[in-house]
Amino acid sequence: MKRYPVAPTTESELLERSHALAGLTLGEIAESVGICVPHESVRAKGFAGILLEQVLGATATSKPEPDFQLIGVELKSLPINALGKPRESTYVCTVPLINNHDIRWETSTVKRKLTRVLWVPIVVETDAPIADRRIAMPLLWSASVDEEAALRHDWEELMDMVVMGELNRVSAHHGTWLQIRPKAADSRARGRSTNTDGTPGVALPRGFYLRTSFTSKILRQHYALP
DNA sequence: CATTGATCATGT
DNA sequence: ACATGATCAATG
Repeated sequence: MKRYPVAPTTESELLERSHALAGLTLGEIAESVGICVPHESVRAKGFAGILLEQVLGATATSKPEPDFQLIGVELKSLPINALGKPRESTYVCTVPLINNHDIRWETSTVKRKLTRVLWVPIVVETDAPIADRRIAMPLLWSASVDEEAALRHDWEELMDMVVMGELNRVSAHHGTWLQIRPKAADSRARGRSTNTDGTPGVALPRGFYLRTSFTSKILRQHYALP
């Protein structure tokens, strides 16, 4: 294992680097770059994703842009069970709660992030040490025409409600593939929002998430899983 | 047991 | 406060 401090300049370079990780455990990868793996899983949320960013040379850390800015590719780690089924939904980006009247799907952060994604599946066994989680075969992916249309439909439906100031009526039940859920330190967190009458207000920050049914479909299509 | 709502860590 | 990286844990 080698660390790549330099951002990949082509997709194939990124794919090559990611393929070199397949079969390795998080412990092995972390050791190769001199990082300690957390022992408590509750304290390890996000650990795998950040480790992969480091090792693969991502540059857009903590920015509302694809991780690999140079080539427009978003990196997503994807926890799966032994059968290849995703265990969790996938966070995409924050939901804009203010100045959102003019936004369109074409220029949305959701679309920019999901245009090109490097999925890195990680086999997560319950009650096994985090260091033992093993990288499966990464997949460089784009939404098909149908998939993008479906995502766009969800996004427009959800954002229509948000723009109308009906955020309080939006729950994780809405959306076929894309959903809106809380994205905050805790349920008391508040950020700026816009009320129904257009006046400034505050609300619990939200994020867009991809349902496991969507990511599961991706893996089934590309890897011929049950 | 799948899903929703809550939560943890870190950088700007 | 807001953005990133996500997973936990209560609930139906």
